[in-house]
Amino acid sequence: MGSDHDDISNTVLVLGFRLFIHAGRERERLVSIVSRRESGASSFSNASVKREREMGSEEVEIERVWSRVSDEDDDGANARKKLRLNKVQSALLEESFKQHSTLNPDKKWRIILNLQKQKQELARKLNLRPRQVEVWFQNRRARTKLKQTEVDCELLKKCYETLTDENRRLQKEVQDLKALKLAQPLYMATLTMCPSCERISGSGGGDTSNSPLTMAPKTHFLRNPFSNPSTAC
DNA sequence: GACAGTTCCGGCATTACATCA
DNA sequence: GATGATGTAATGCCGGAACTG
Repeated sequence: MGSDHDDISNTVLVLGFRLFIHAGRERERLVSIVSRRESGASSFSNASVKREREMGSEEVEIERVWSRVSDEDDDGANARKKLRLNKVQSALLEESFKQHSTLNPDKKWRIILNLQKQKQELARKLNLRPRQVEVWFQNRRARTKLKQTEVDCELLKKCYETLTDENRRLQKEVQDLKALKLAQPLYMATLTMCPSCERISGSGGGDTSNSPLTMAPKTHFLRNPFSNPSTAC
């Protein structure tokens, strides 16, 4: 009774309880640590313990988590206070985001350099908690993606309008053609159709001026698209 | 080498709060 | 001052990657 170990365990248990109420994600981590302490780490892999030691002691970790929780408790009740980043903080985060939209693009690099260095550094500069930096980056990526989606949407809309116009034009062309066919059945016999785009063109040789079937008013249909690269599809 | 367990992080949907018209 | 719209910080959950035994 009253040993250092017990005191620490009790403290950690209290922290664990508060965390259960407030700290969502961090809750899992602290509870894990508490469990580890209570079980003498026997239920955890040596690898985890080893990594923990490399990153820093459990006390340091708990201290870090606790600082977050206590920050959240500054105003007493369980209120979810929402801070507003000031201009300097936003600017620095934006600047950092421009360089890397993710805090640690390369996971191997991250592990080698002892985890979250970048995030910690930013947090320190901005006087924020690392978790806040992390959240800001997540939300920023979401905003970027949303904006890009809006741009893409606009693009598709314009594309749709263009295609609709083209479709309307082609429909009219077909109607004109049908009308022409009814008026001059023989004329159609000399028309050819592009196999890929199904546009109608004049008779094979390109020069239709000598053809007895040439119809001056409908020059659009008489032009042979296959002899003109700019109009061929 | 395959596999299970652990840890961490990013993506995403959602909530909650602050600000403004 | 009340209210709805908007912006965004924060939360919770899930899946994937990396690592270890």
